[in-house]
Amino acid sequence: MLDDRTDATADALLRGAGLRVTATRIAVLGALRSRPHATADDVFDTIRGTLPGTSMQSVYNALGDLADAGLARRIEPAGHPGMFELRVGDNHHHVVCTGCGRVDDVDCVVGEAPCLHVPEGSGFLIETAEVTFWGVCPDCRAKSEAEKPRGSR
Amino acid sequence: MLDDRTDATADALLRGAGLRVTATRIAVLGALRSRPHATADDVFDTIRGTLPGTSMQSVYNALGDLADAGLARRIEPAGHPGMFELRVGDNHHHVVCTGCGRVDDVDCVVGEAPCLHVPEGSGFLIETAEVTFWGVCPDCRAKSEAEKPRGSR
DNA sequence: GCGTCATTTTTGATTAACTCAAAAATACGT
DNA sequence: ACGTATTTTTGAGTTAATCAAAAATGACGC
Repeated sequence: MLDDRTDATADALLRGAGLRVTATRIAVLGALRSRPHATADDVFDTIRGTLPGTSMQSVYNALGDLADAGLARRIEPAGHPGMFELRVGDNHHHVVCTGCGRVDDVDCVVGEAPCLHVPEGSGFLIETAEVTFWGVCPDCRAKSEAEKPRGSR
Repeated sequence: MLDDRTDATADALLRGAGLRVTATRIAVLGALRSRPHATADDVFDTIRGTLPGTSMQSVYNALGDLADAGLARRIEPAGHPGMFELRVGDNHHHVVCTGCGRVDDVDCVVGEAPCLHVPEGSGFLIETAEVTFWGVCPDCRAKSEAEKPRGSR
């Protein structure tokens, strides 16, 4: 309602991927646009305001369809529920905060993975390499400093 | 029973880590030794023969305790239940078969991660970097070739 | 615009992989 | 051998997700 253009874009995206254009899918795309690493729950919370009758199951369906169609990617950091992002097709990785679970993107040279020498001799036919960094985000660092400000000047 | 030495080793390991020596923990260590990437379920299946009265919960407890004590490490490839390994303290990574879920180790130079330039400017305080390769294991390659031997000469 | 039909959404049940909690059993220092 | 804290057992509860059938909806031809 803010803007027709976003819906128009979503429409074209879906059509282009051979998916039917439905209110749920447009809303889910919108939710992912506003929060680039969202769980199914996050998405549901975001869209239920504008789409009161929707269900968790529909969100799972839509997210699964988007992922299957290549419009979204599912990531699953250990110990966290799956998250979805719209940034696909480039070779990027993630940092996950061990405190709050926040996920940020980490850029990587597109089409190149200089760091990852594929293991040879294992007999595996390697398809992808996935890198996850684990650390503490700025907010959680600030919080932990505030809690125990001894030792740190 | 095959050998006292393994039990003796387990005993020393546990004691050294400040853990009490119990039948469950010794059995779980043994199971992990025989299958280097085992789920809680795998471990349970392995030890129930020698420890008939044991429970899934005990296995979870023992695995959690071992992991907390640094004797085991928990890994969790996306879409798979958690797995445990005894190889700890070195910087190694994993290949996961997209067909059967089999996990193999991928060596990495100890103490060095030449490939992983930690993202800077993000404000995250990076603690670890985790690399997961996804591919098809030799067995699954053979199987898929046998199933559709057209196109492949 | 209207009907048709496959696709999608809804509704509701079910599962896998854990986690939580209280009672019974066990390990270990003394 | 005893006492106590830890561990195991037993059993219930949770989370994140999947499965399935019925109702609703989108896209196409006319």
